[in-house]
Amino acid sequence: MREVDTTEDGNEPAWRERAVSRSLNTARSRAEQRVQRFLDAAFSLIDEHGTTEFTIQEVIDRSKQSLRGFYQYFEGKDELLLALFEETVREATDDLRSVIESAREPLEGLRAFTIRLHEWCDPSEKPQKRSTHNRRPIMEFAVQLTVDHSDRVEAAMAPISQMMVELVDAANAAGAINVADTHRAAALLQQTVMYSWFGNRLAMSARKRLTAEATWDFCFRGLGG
Amino acid sequence: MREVDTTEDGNEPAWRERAVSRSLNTARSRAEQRVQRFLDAAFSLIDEHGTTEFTIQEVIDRSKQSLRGFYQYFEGKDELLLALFEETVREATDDLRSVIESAREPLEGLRAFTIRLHEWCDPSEKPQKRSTHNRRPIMEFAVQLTVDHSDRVEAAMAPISQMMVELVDAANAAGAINVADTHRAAALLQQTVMYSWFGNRLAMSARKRLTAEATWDFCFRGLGG
DNA sequence: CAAACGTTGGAAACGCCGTTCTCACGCGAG
DNA sequence: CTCGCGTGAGAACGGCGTTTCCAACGTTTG
Repeated sequence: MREVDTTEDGNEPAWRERAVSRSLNTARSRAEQRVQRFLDAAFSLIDEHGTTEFTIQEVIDRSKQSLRGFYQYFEGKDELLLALFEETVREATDDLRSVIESAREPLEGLRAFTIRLHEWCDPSEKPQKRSTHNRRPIMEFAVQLTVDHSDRVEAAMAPISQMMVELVDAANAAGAINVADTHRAAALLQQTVMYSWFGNRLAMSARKRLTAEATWDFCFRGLGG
Repeated sequence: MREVDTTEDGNEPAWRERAVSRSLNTARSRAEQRVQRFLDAAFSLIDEHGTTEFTIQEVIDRSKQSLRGFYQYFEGKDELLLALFEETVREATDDLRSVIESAREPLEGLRAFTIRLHEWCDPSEKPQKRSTHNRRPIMEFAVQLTVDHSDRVEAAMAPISQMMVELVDAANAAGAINVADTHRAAALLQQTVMYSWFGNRLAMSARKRLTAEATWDFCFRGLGG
C-alpha cells in the first residue's frame, strides 16, 4: 500500500479519486445504516420502557448487531445518548421552523414559537402526532447531559437558540416588545420556557402547574411587551 | 421478654416509660452522631473532588465506619444523596430567611430573596463565606434527584416555596406587583430564578450569561411590576 | 488454487461499584 | 458460663459498561 499512497502528490487521476470516493460513499452509507439501526433500537427501547435506562446489551440484541460493532461506531454509551438527543432536537427544529413560517407578524411568531417549544419539552400536555418518539425520557436525560457535556448540548441546541434570537430581534424591531440586549433576552426566554416543564415535575398540586400560555404571558410582560 | 411486654396494658409505671425513652434517647443521639459522620465524610469528599461521584467505599473509609453500618442507616446511596441535598437546602433556608427579615418593604424583600436564591444556586458567581460547603455538585445532582424522586425534592424545597409565596402575596397586596394567582406566580418566579444558573451552563459566551439582577428585572416586569 | 489480510460476529473476561451475606468478636443479661 | 444481639471487617454477588480474544468469512494477491 505504501507505493500507492506515495505517488506524486497533486495529480491524482480523476477516476481514482472518483473510485475512492465511491468506495467511501458505499462504506459511509453502510455505516450510516448500521448507526441508524442502533438509534432505532434505542428509541424503541426508550418508548417501551419510558426511560433511558436501557443497557447496551438490549440495544445490541434488538438491533441484531454485535457489541463489537457498537463500539466501532460509538465511543461509549454517552455518545449514543448524545446522538439520540441530537436526533430529537433535529426533529424539534424542523417542527419549530414550520411553526414560525406560518406566522404573519413578528410577535405572533415569537408567541407561537415559545408555546410550541414548551409543548415540545413536555409532550404529556398535548397528545402529539404518533410519528415521533416519546421525548419525555430523552428530555429528562438531557439535563444530565447538560451537566456532563454542556458544550455538546449547546451545539445541538444552537439552531433553536438561533431562531429564538431572530424572533426576539424581529419582535423588538417591530416594537412589539422592548428589550435592550436581544441575545440576553432570547436566552432568558428560552430558559424560562424550557425549564418550565421541568419545574412542573415538582408541582404535585395541579394549581401550581404551569401551562404554556401562562408561561408565555409571564415572559411577554417580562420582555416589556 | 414476653412477660414484660404483656403486662396489663395502659398502666405502665411512669418510671418505665421514662427509662425506655431515656434509652431511646441515647440510642437516638448515638444514631444521629453516626449518621452525621457519614454526612460529613460525604460532604468533604464532594468538596475535594468537586463532584457527587464518590463511592460508598470512600465514605465508609473516611467516616471510619463499616459498610454494614451504612446500610443500617441508609436504604441506599440515593438516600444519602437526598440527605445531603436536604441538609444543603436547610442551610439555604436559614440564609434566605435572614435575608427577608432585614427587608423593609415587601418588594425589597422579594427582590433580595430572588437575587440571593440565584446566587445560592450558583456559588461561583460570588465568593461565599467558607463555612458552608461547595454547593455546586449537589445542585447539579439535584436535577437528577428531581427526575427520580420529585416528591422528596418538592418536600425538601417546601420551606423555600412557602417563603416565596408569602413574599409574592405581600408584594401583590402592597401593589408593588400585579398578579392574578400568587401561587402560580411564585412557582414561575422560583423556576425562572433557580434554573437560570443551570441554563448558564449552556452559555459559553459570556454575553449570554444571566446575572441575578438581569433575571430579577425580567421577572419583575413579568409579574406586572 | 492457495495464502494472507481486513472485517465482522460471538462471547468470554475485566473492572467498577452498589448491595447483600457470612462470620467472628465483644458485651451485657440470665 | 453461655446465650443472644449488635457491630465491624470483608468476602461474595450481580449488573453493566467496556475491552479483548478468537473463529468465520469474504476479498485481494501471488
